[in-house]
Amino acid sequence: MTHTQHDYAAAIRKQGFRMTPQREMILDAVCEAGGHTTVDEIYSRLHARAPAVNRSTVYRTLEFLQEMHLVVAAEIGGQCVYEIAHAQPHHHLHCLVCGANIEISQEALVAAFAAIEREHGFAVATDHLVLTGACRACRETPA
Amino acid sequence: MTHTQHDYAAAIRKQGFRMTPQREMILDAVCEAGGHTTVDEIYSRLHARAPAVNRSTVYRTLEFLQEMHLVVAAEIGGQCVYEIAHAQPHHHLHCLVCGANIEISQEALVAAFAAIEREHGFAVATDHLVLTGACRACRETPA
DNA sequence: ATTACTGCAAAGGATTTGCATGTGA
DNA sequence: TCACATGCAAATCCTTTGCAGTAAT
Repeated sequence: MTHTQHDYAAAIRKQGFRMTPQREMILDAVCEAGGHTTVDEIYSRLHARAPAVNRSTVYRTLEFLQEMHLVVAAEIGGQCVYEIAHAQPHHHLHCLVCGANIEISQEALVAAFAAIEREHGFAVATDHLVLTGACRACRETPA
Repeated sequence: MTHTQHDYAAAIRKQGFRMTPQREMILDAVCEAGGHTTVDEIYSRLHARAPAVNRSTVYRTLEFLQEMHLVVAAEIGGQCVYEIAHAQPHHHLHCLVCGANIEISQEALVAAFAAIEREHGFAVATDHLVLTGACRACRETPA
């Protein structure tokens, strides 16, 4: 199954560029990963399916897909991670114990951002934050 | 003037390691920078004062100082930045327009973190967050 | 028929490592 | 003294780039 509901091909063509098998496979790979993926993970998936595809194509395509606003990037612990762009801004909770990745809505943080704006006059524009810590399961199961 | 109030030398020796001129100069360089510094900035400062010091020493020392809990690292826009470890956790507001770096206390975010814990059972342990956006000055002075 | 896109290989930059020498305790 | 640290140079890793060939529209 592919990502056809969103018709990424149309979105790309509308902006005057081309849909290619490589771009499709890379979009698939990012979709399949569910949450955050790294360049290496994407490349591995891709390479299993189409060994000829080059690493530089992965880099170039990820950059391209970001410009198309189909993919967004973030940083977790010095690592660059990618995911399919959502309509709404959202954030992530990353469990340091088990590695789980929980997605949360912007709402949990709007109040905090509003407080910062009130106190410091600073308009927070972060729309893809990663908070680290310990998830429920890991807290209830002490090592 | 150096950073003697904190007596970093003692802290290092207490853990069974040695204070050296290089480590002292690197600590000084991080102190002088005020807030966040990069490897390059540190190296430049250092090189001006002691041209013989090697880049790899800077890398090794920064890693060492992190293990000693004298320095902490964070990521801003893909760049690794360092600063002197504070007693209390705190966060930063990084202006994308002018590059200003505003330090804020943990308090502004504790409510948000508590809400996340309530809703998701997730204990946020992030103690050095960087929020990007636009600072007061830049918002009041439209380009 | 165009011209965007890809693969390849090489370049580039940042960081790490091995080893001999130097130095703090 | 002697293990810890440093300098140096080479190795390594990740990412980018130039170019010629390929393929999407």
